Amino acid sequence: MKRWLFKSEPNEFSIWDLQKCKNQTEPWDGVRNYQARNFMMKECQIGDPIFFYHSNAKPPGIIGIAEVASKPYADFTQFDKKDKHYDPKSDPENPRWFLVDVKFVKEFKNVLSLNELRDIKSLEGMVLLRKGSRLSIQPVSDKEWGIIENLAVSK
DNA sequence: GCCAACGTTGGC
DNA sequence: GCCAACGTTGGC
Repeated sequence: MKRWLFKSEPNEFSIWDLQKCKNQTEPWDGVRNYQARNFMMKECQIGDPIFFYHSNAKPPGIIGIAEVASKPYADFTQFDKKDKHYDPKSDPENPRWFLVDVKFVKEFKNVLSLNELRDIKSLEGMVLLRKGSRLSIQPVSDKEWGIIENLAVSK
């Protein structure tokens, strides 16, 4: 089992939106970055825990927990001409973009802001906190997960 | 709204 | 295969 952090802009799709979805589950569509895609396509397993991160939020930070809820399958938005993630170069016989479904688990009482996370010495080196890091799907180590979860509980 | 950092595209 | 131009992400 691996652990993850998924980023989303709350004005696009927030953890509260996920909570309101049918079965509190929704496809994580729209990822158009190969590294992020590869994580979903090749490494995500059903049941893997996910930190739900709100980017472009006030403040940006980890807001709760979700989990991987499906095997990878082709992202349907790549074939939808009206979708803003439409990709004319993707061949339906050999789709370029994949996704997994994500299920709501819980919301933290308080968001753990990016600033707070940066202040924690033991989280140095976390992908999220690396300079220039903008990967929207990233692995989280067991150690990092533990530190952050404890923080969320104690806050 | 700005802009730094990064990713992608496409001409050569 | 290089790299300039362009597009995107995401904090501030």
